[in-house]
Amino acid sequence: MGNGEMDGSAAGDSDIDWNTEDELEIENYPVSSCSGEASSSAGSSNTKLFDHFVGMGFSEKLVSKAINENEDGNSDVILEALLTYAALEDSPQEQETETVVPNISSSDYEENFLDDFSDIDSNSDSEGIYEPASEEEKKMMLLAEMGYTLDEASIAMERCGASASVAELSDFICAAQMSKEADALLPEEKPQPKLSVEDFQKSKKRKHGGYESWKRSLLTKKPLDPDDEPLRLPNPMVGFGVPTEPCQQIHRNLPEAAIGPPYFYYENVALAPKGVWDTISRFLYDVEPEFVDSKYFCATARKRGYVHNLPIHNRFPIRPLPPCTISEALPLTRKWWPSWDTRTKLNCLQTCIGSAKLTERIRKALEDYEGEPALHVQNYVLNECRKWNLVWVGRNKLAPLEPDEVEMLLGFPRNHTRGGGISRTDRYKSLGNSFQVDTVAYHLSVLKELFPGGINLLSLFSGIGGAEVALHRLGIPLKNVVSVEISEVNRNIVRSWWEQTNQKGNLIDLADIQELNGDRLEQLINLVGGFDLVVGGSPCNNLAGSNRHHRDGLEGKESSLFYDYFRILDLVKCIMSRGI
DNA sequence: CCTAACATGATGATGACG
DNA sequence: CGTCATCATCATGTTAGG
Repeated sequence: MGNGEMDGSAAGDSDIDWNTEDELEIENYPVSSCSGEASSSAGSSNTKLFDHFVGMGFSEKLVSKAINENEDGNSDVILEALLTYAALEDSPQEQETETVVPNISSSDYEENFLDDFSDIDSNSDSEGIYEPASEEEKKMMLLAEMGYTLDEASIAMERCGASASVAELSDFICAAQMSKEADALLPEEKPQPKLSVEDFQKSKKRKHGGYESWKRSLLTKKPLDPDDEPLRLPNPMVGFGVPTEPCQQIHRNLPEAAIGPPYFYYENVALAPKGVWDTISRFLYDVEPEFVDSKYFCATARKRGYVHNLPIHNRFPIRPLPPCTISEALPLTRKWWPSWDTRTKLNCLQTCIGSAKLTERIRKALEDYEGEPALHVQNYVLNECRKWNLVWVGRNKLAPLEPDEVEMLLGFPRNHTRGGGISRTDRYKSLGNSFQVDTVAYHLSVLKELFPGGINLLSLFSGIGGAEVALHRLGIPLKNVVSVEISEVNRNIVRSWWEQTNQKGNLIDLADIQELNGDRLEQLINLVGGFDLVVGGSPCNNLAGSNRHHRDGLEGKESSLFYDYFRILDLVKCIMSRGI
């Protein structure tokens, strides 16, 4: 029950009523259900799973194969395997039971997701590859795609009835999470953790009307509602304000459904294909994205969109302020910088760098001239310079940035990504995929006075820890950090930074975001006492303009992981809205 | 010799803006 | 309609290590 005016005029200490900083020490906190239900009854759980998948229409053969080969996997992993098998066995041979597989790939997520609930007839199946499954199966698949476990989904189906909408089902699961949470904390009051429609009704009353109506609108609105103005990028791209240009707007009204806890902060490339940011915004509680170019914070451009529910008044940058021009950031280039190269800022730092061959070609082209080169040569050189972020390192000599220069430009400590078995290529890649620390820190700075005792952070797609570094440099203590990052190289970088900066808190790192289901999240929330901030920048490679091959939009293979950010954020919201 | 890891070079399209 | 920017992928060559 937030008070709806989180951006009120006062400085904030008494202004928020949902700060969870009342210190819950880990030592004192009951670590419930750690070794209990999850691992104890593996046998019965397997039979249950078996029946469950067979009930969904998969053949017994496939199901047992999938379960055996994924013994330690959860139901989502097994479902994934089943879908793979079914796809491979598409050739009709040994399917005794007619296995109707609703082949909802993640790339079809949104269409199906929305088609299913829009009032218009689903004239879908333009491809006509798969037969439409039964309504029940279809809902089941959608819930699975939304990230709920099949256990959760089937219980919800049982209790709510087959005619329940997916919106209702999803809310029921949320209610179940909350109810479970209550049981864990108050075992004497509710000895039977039975899920009932009653729980659902109760939770509904507890919840904000704003959340309910938002969820409804999410489920019924079409992807590109012609009534809505498509999002426009601001020019200049300064978001809700940057340190140099004094803040125009000091107040904004967040949709009620967006108000925390927890605070959340989501990031991705600003120049995504059409409609992507509309979708992202719609899923993240209709919060208007803040588009910011990091060129207002440092010597390199970085056009990014940020969706967050943070206050936007009293922001401050980290000190010392970083160099803001190329010549300040890279003084040694000053001597060789020709007057006709008028760049003062670098373009976006990417994951690849210019080749040696290219700089050689440029050198030869320039050597034909004594003084200023011809205009067409200048244009050619400048073009390549802008494309590859080349800098002048000698007479007629251009060079790509060194990894440690990229580190510095992005606001990371020197050698942050260096050593420990990390290749040069990996460094460029990890850095290119990272936050610009000063920019993110400016947005997160408002947390300092809200959480003087430090924060618990859930960091999804952490990369090399841009958010962690930002918070640390702001002087915000990190109490517990749960970090999810697929790349081992990156996890090592964050771990080693954590140790080298003598962090007092705990760093828990996970590799696979799929592992973070409702149960695991509940465990973690119990363990740390709730998350104050959920940050994440989900993969952009299917959105980025540089991608020649697979710029598939938000439904692309990697970029669709955005939906996992939403799933987890929504789960955290649900679990924590029950109160701690 | 083989393999795996690494480095290099070639490869447009989309969308905003003026 | 031109100018500009853009958290990249793929095939192939090269090197290090067994």
